[in-house]
Amino acid sequence: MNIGEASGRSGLPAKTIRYYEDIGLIRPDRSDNGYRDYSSDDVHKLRFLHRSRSLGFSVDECRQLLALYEDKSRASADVKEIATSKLTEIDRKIRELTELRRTLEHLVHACHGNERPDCPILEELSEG
Amino acid sequence: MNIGEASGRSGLPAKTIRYYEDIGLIRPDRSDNGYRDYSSDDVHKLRFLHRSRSLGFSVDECRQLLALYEDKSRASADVKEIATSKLTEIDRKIRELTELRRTLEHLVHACHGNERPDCPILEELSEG
DNA sequence: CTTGACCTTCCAGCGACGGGAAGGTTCATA
DNA sequence: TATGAACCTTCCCGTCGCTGGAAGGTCAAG
Repeated sequence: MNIGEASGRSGLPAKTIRYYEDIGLIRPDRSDNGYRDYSSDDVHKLRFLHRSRSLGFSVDECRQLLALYEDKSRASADVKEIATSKLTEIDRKIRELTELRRTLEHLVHACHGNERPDCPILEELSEG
Repeated sequence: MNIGEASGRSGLPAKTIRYYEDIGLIRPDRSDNGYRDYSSDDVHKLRFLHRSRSLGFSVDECRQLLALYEDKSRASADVKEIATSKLTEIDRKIRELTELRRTLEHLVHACHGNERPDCPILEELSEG
């Protein structure tokens, strides 16, 4: 099938699919007219990539996951390790954002938000 | 003072300070030798930028905040609006990450993480 | 007089695409 | 059969917020 259909079936934009080919993630056949020709297995991998990306894995992590996926003799521990370290990373991000949120909410709360120029937010940014 | 000292006092790398000048955020004087020459007011603004950035504001939002900071007749409501919309955005990010975290944790929990090849994580990525 | 720590400009790259130009292919319709 | 739309191709540039490095100028100390 052409890239448009592969895009429709995988949920990935055609641009992204071409990009994934550029960086060596997936290599479809070519038809005689030069068009990319995707098999249903290719689409399967594209969906795998789509899902992995949306779960927060970097493209490089997706590359590892895909390699493990294709390696029928892999140990599940190898996959779990990647996922676990991703989980730790997500936890860290959530903590950082929560801390940031607290500070910002404190500032927003302190600011009158009226027509007068005095503003605790700017004061804090200026002095903090 | 030279850029090195401004860097030390503001906490921003010299590279970043030059970049901020490139994009028109802050324009220091120049000494006769062509070196940038920062006033203590400049350093104040650099610290303002540093703090705003670390609070999650984009460079463009920082530009707005800095303009408001320098406009002595601004209304605090204008600042509050920027901060509030940032807060909303942060909330959204936290929600997304939390959702993602839940899914990922579920997967990690389901995976044995042993030497055998069967792996619920890959299965889910493949089918989800 | 040299060394080393500064400073300058410019150019390139990161991640993960997206936009758009310029052109080839295919298919349906007038 | 012509033509126009809807595909497809490659290529290059732009995004955001820096960061690294090369090539070279300046300055203070020994």
